[in-house]
Amino acid sequence: MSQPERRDRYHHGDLANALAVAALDLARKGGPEAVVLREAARQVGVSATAAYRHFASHDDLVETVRAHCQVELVGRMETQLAAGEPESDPGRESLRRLRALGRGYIEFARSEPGIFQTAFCRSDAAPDQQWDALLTAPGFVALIKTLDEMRELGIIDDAHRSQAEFVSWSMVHGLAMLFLDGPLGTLPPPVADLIIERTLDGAAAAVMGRDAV
Amino acid sequence: MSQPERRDRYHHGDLANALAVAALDLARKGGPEAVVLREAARQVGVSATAAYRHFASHDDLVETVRAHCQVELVGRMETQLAAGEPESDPGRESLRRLRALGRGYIEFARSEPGIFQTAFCRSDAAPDQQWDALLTAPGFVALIKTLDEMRELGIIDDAHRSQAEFVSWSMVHGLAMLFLDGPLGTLPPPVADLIIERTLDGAAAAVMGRDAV
DNA sequence: TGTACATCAGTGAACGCGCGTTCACTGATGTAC
DNA sequence: TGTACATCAGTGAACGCGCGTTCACTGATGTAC
Repeated sequence: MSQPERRDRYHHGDLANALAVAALDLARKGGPEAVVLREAARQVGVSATAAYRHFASHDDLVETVRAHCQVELVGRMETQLAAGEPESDPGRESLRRLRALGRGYIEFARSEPGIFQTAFCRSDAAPDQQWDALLTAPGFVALIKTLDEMRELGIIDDAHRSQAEFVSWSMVHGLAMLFLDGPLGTLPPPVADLIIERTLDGAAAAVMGRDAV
Repeated sequence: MSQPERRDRYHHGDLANALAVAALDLARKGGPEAVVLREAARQVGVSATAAYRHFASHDDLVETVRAHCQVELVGRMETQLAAGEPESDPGRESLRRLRALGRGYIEFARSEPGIFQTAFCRSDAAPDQQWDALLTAPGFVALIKTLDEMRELGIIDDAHRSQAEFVSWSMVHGLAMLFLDGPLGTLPPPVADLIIERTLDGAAAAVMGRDAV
């Protein structure tokens, strides 16, 4: 029994993936600095050298992990998007989606700080390509689409639409960072929740140039 | 001549300060991870051991550097505050100051990325005390004061005043982070400047619940 | 004013650590004939 | 269907690196009498 579990199989069969999963788990527990090639190999039960059959370098492994982290983040945004009850009014619905995306973003940062930080850590990869996957990911596409819809509905005008994806993104990103590395980390949950709601209000107001409602 | 420059002085006289300055310079050039005790000692021309006469540990040195970084950041905010022409209308003046503080914050992050990142890097210090100095620093006091003024002037109401310092701070902080570690780092300057202005607009709108003007 | 001595503020060598990476290797697998 | 052999996917030992930190030490300074 349990042949696939036995470690006597010399050829692992799926080592690249197993190492990526282990490394992702390290990121989850300790952020980008915890992604240590030797430790990932250790957890899989394989020599550190074996990793070099599947990853060119430590940087290569980190880059793989980062991609996974970005996917996880976007997944949470989509989950929040799908979780709420759609509004019948198109304007209210687009606003609901804007908030849901932001809420998912912040919620993810707070519940998975290690993954979130790894998704945005510095790297030596070509900066041009480093973010392509993220910016074309469903979560961010949904943000852009929502803003475009708001523009079409006349909720926001051309001037406010300009760069609105970065303005709104900055806002939730900053709050996430202040929770993780900044002075907001020690706030009691009710206050934190209030700040989150106020920030989502503010992001909507920033994009629209006026309060929602 | 040049007796104070000669290295034959066995007792340095101001080694604690010299090490702090060297370490701050390391942070300036390479961020928090570049703050290496041995390197700071090297730059001062002293053995690594000597540092332990003045700092309990590497962490202690980093904490000192962080405090300096926070002071530099706040200094830039105040500079921006003083740089602009005051408006005669109190409402417009408070808005001008809100924008100036934000502009100083973002400008500092972009011109001194290493210092900015060190000001907000993780540390093992007691989280309660870690941010006290920052939150009571003139720059942040100015932010709170400005928001209070806007409240008194009736530009913002009680509901919007609540947590407004964190809402507005998050916004500029997030933009700063996306410039440094995120996908905004490679943007051409004109686009970056536009995003900055739109973000300052947005922060004001978020706080006020409506566009300025 | 001189001198004895405690204390201060440095020195250089060394330790242990864990990392990324390389090396020569070997057992397992797949393919040609 | 068997066999020879190339290739694949691992192994374990070792290297060099730079770090924070400790150790026993020593030269310089300041103070009491």
